[in-house]
Amino acid sequence: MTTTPSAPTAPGAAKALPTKDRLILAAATLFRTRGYHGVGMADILAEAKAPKGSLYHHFPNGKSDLALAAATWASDQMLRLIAVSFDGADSFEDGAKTVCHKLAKLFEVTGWDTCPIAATLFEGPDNTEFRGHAAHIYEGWITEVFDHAVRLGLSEPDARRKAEHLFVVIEGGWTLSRARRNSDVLRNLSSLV
Amino acid sequence: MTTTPSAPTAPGAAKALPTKDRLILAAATLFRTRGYHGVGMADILAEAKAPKGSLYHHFPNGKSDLALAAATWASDQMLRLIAVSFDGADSFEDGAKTVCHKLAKLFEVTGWDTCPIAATLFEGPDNTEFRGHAAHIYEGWITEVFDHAVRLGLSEPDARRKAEHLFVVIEGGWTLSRARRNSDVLRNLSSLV
DNA sequence: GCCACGCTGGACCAATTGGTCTACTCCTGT
DNA sequence: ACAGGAGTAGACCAATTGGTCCAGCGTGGC
Repeated sequence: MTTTPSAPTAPGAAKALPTKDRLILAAATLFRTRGYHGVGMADILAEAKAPKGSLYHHFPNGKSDLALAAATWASDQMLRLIAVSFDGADSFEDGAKTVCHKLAKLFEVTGWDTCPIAATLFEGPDNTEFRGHAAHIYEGWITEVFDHAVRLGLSEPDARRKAEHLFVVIEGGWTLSRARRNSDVLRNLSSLV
Repeated sequence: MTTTPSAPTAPGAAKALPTKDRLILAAATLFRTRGYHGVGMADILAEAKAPKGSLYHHFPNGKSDLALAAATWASDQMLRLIAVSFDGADSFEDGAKTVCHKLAKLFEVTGWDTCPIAATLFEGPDNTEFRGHAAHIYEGWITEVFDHAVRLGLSEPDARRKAEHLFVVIEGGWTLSRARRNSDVLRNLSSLV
């Protein structure tokens, strides 16, 4: 429910960014690693180096607004990753493999703990808005893959099936990689799509 | 950790159970649906109809002890589900399919929201103990499947690969089923193992 | 009978939670 | 020059958090 900061540097939230973006970035980072309820407003404020007044100015509904925005931001990042991976691919398998490799690398670099959406929205207050937003985001990812699959020559039913399958193994791979603290599972996912 | 209550009736926590078991059951149920930080001691106490004194008597380390016990209990339930499914199977695919179907049904009946382990341990305080316990439990599931796979005639490398794959799609299927609030994904998982 | 001990009951506590509110600063348009 | 709104700053608040503590309860052995 906010504009998307255009993929800024990285965690750490350099001061250059406008306050609102720093808040989103900090929230996305913290929610991703500790879950919605695991993060306090104080943590976010500290990480973003912003005062409380600013937060409630930009996000009148407070924590929940921020979570929605953070999830959207994380989703956009994922969509971009998918697009980039499939744009340079000459087969579905090729694209899927690139996605997995990129995710594995990201997992190592940032210490991505789980799917940011699951951590941010599923664990939050289980109102319809959160759940709906999560579902919407997930379908967005699947659709993005689906479109590329069709473009690469797959039949629609095939594309749908494979896109969904890719999503499922990525989500599962995230979990196992996290438990093992090892990106191998994520990286080798491509072999079973 | 603690002893395992022998798979009691169901959520709802009937008063028949001894206090300690009621606490574990309540904790397992609540953590599973709302995540570690999403549940307060007060919620657990209310659900288990137990006073605070009892909780800290049985679980001196409080919430974290309880979470570990709840995770163990949930894991045992899962192990039993795997065992039952594969015991009556005459091929790996058959057993895997049964596991998926049983999980789908469980998902509908209890409103299982995610993997109970992920909800309970990953979202908790990210100390080594929690993470280690989660990893241990997951490997236990995979090993259980692996053993059945070997018994059913698969080569060890094959068995290992397939067991891990089953785990991955189940975890991913849980996530997507939850987002869609629809058990279809979980149920049809078997087709892609 | 009665003691000891596992367990229950709940009052109590400091710390933290998410959120409100108001005073202020700074920039922009006129 | 100055009005006005966007954004910043942080004091403040009620409610909740996880946790402590101890007085009782009931039931087992002796």
